[in-house]
Amino acid sequence: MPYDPQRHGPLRVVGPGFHERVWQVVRQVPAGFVTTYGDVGAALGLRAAARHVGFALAALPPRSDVPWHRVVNGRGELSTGGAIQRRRLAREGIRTNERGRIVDFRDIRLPVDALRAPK
DNA sequence: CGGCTGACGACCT
DNA sequence: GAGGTCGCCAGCC
Repeated sequence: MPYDPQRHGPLRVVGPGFHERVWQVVRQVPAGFVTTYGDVGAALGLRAAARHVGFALAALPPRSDVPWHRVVNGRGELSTGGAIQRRRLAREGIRTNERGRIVDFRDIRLPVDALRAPK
């Protein structure tokens, strides 16, 4: 199906291969830990493009092996992922409170140094 | 060209 | 900690 902004929303790309590089970084996040859009962007040398990281994950095909649910915003809150993201995190022992905030976020946040840019 | 938008973030009250 | 503001950047109209 051809790209249709009406159905798929605006297309977000920060250079060729941006989506793939984002996915490659997110694949490095182990179960039981979470990272942030900003940290993923930083790992790619694009700290100012944190928002685009979100769009790259939104563009993931269904049933991909990329653990997109382990990416949250800098305050430890789930975004649009909602119920699905919450369930997948719970399956890994990560709890969220009634306001969509990850419990003990500071403790399970993966150090940004642990993420390396894909070659 | 100009305004608007957004799976974000740094600051300031 | 909870809001509000502003900066960010590419894509769309």
